[in-house]
Amino acid sequence: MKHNNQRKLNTGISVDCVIFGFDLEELKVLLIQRKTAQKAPDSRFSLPGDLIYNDETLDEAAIRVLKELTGLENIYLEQLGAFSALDRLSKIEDKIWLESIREQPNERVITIAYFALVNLNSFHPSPANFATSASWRPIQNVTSLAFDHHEIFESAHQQLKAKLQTQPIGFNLLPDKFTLSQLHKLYEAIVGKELDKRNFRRKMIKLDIVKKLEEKQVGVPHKPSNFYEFNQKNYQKLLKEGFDNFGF
Amino acid sequence: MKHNNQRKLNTGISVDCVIFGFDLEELKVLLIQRKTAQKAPDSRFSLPGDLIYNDETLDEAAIRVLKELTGLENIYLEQLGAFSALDRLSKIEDKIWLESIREQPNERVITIAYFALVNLNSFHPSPANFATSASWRPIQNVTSLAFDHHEIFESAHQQLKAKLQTQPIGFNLLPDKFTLSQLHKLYEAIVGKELDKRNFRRKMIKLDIVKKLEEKQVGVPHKPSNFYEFNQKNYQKLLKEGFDNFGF
DNA sequence: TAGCAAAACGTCTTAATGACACTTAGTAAT
DNA sequence: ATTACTAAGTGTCATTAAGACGTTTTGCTA
Repeated sequence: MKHNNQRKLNTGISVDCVIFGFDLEELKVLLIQRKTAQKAPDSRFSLPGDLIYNDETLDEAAIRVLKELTGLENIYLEQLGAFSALDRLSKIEDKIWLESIREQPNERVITIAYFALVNLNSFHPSPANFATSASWRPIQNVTSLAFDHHEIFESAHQQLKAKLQTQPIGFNLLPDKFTLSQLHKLYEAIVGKELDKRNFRRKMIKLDIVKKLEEKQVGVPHKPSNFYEFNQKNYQKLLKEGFDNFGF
Repeated sequence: MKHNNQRKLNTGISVDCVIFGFDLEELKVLLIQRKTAQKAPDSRFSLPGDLIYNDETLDEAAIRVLKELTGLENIYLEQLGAFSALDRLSKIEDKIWLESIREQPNERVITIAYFALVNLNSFHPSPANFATSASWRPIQNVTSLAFDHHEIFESAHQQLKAKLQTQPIGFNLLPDKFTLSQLHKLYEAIVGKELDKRNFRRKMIKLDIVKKLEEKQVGVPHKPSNFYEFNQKNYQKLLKEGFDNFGF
């Protein structure tokens, strides 16, 4: 990553981002891969993150990390919380790696985790940073990660699940035009269980946060699905009112 | 506060606690008062907090602050999030005060906020630290606070409201034995609106998180209220199942 | 033109919510 | 002792939401 030399790093505080994406089939996370090969099967993957600068807020730092890595801006981003275990950087494999990238590899760093939701289809990896070192991994395949990143990832996944029950944030993972089947599949992927198709549709339509478009799928070898778009206006209204009953 | 000289402070990270209490009438917050008198009507109040040590986690730091201030342990405590605005310590009145308590008053500090729920009745202020400098303030009276503490307070209040909708955390604010009227009053105080008495009772009883005791109020000039206790076991079960429908 | 595959659609039963008013148990005052 | 006062405690009905379940439709393909 390109660091501006004028700016002063805060060597005790970092941000890490759990970036979720949905490819209309599976829920995925964006992980970066260490340059040096490691023996442990999955520990070479980690969440994208960076130390913060002293002239930026945590939100700004997270936005910067996201931009540098994916080239995306204006994506859904929310603070998850701070992680401060004393041994969070002290796994032996991690230390070796840290020594190659940090000036003070033994300094204590607490990290503030963020979770982000991106629409995988509107996503064009920025070749320089991304293609070589980062990749989308199905969430089922995420077992162990570097540092305390697995704990952070699990915490993010849980929060995503919980939040979906009360707020329609799932739309951030879909393209502007989508079918109800895709939305359905997304919800099933996140909550991790089957949801009745008809009841799901009824609920979404009653909540009035989707608008039916005069456009259908073409070229599919079955009855084409209607496209819908997200109803921003009603969503905002629901956000304010708190919509208690959004559960399944 | 007594600082052990052996330990090394992390001068860039602090914790601040929003401690809620309920005196069976009103919802209150524990605020500390600066030693030096200030002209601004309320800005002399701030949230209890402290820089962290490098050999403690954030949770441990928050527990320490709480213990030092209130003498209480084992109270409900949850991380709220990190606050990192660049100007969060730069109000002029705050700077003067900071200079009197910090070695590097101009260093950037990000703070991790916690919110805590305590039962005001089982609360015995530790005379040394508490009585002189801290006091319970009704939440309506909390207008401006030092630093960015008002923002933190509001965020905590909002989270308390939101969380109450989906988890019965309110019990942490009540004594072991309480009446349904007290519980009712507490909920009204937190969500800030009237709740129908009968519907409220029905819901609590159906959720099966309260257990009726064979004990009544005595000495009240009206029909005495029955005491209840919190049903830990069912609460844990509900926590796991996620209990979608806890709204009003 | 027959077959295929996923989309679209409705009903019924059960459970939860919200609105609403009177009776009861104890204290305090006369 | 009777009366008055105060907050506690209780039930029903109408409306709305949830959960379970199978058949028809549309467009493509062979």
